[in-house]
Amino acid sequence: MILPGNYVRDLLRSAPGAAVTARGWVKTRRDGKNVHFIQLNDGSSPTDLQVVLDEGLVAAEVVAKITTGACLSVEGELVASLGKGQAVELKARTLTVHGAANPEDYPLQKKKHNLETLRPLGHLRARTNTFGAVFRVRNALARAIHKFFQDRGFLYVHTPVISSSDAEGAGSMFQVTALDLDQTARSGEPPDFAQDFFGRRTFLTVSGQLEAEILALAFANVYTFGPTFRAENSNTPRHLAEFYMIEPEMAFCDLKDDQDLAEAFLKSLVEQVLGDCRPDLEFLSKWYEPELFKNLEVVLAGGFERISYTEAVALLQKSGRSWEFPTEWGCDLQSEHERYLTEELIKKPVIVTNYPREIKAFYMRSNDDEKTVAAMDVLVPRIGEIIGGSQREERHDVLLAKIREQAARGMKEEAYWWYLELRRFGGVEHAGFGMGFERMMMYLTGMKNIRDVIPFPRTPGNAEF
RNA sequence: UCCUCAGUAGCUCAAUGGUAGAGCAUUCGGCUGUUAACCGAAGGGUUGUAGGUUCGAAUCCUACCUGAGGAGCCA
Repeated sequence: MILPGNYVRDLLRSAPGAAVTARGWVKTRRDGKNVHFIQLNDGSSPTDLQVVLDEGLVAAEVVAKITTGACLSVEGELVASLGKGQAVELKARTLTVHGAANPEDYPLQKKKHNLETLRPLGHLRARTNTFGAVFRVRNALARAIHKFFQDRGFLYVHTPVISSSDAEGAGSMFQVTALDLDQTARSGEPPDFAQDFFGRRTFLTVSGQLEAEILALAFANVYTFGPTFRAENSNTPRHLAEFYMIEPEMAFCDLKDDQDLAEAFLKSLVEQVLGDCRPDLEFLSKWYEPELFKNLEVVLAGGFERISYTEAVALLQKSGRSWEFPTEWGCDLQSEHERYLTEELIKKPVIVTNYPREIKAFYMRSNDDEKTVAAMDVLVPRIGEIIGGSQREERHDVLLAKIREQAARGMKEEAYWWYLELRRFGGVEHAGFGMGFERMMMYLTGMKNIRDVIPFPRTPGNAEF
């Protein structure tokens, strides 16, 4: 294996004179009269290591196998480069081809491919410069998230992937079953979920929030960071059927604290990734989003704009624009509205709060006006909603009344017995939010399609890799 | 799921009813401490699939498949 200090990233920063072994995959080879140049990369760096191989050092049949995509080990000496473009290069002493990649068949060429062309090549696209940069940012973002919360004393908690709560209509769910569906179909009878593995109907989780509340009422500040599933037939550049979500949940926390945390969170993530991945971001900015750094600096620059839903609607009404969808108090904000607010009118992240209770989930805390709930959405340019959160209803009687209101829509009071009991035993005001990890990735990398910020995207009709 | 657009060589694209082409990639040859290397040549196609219109279809029509963008749902 490659040991610390021996990644291509490390070798590129090493002083000439060291005897080293580099391992990786060939980006391209150029031939001189007496010498071959090999661009080698192990995924650790946006810059390749240039390997210099003297003519005759290895047999011609071996040189012929050093083609784009081939896997090599090269042992030799780091030397100051004679050419431009790199400080050091590796002068090969021995070279081993582990796996050739027949250039007649290998689908990747050394020049630029479309992202759409690469999508069906899920097994190879990670070797490209673009996906190298994107997935290094992904790693740095995950680390930044943990660091932010760990530094604040939050407990990292794990909520179940298999869930029995058919959570408040947060989208269609994937059903999980161990029943023999062929047999069920043949029998002509409806499936008996009492006979299923868990003795009840179960689904893949659409949110760990309700369980996170349990843990927040024991550890005060907690966060989840795990996979989440939506079976919606969504075909957009912003939706996945399987994605990662971060859900902090805080006791002794109201909507104001919730907003403060969300803002500090986004700023910290941008700051950390800018610090950790600048060369990767420069690559992505150059090829995909010239405004990338400008967009990121807007997050750091000043406070986020904070407006109420009521103010937002008023702003939309006096914008002088004709909207495809109505902008009346009580209607949900549409994509076009959110985009106008954050991209055109305010031109920076916006937190919209206190939405009408009818358009928000049952667990959000009712405000004193009885018309709105203590909800917040954080909108950022280009992405739209990146965070959604709320202060939770901690008053047992109010929550129970809301659940009963929704009984007509199929909400079962019994299923929420434990959620209600949390309000009877040591309840306290608490709040939290959810951030889509891949949405944040899109913002940080400038990628326009969410399928290009996750190694193996799950979308309707796509689960190949 | 709805609306719009697209599908031609491995890749990026041209050809608008009349002989399917270019650049890159690939192969071969040449040149060169090269770095999106360069120069020359060659191979490479059932134009997404199935029908239809026409003397003749990549091109027009219908259905389907696949992809992209927009909408809804949301993170």
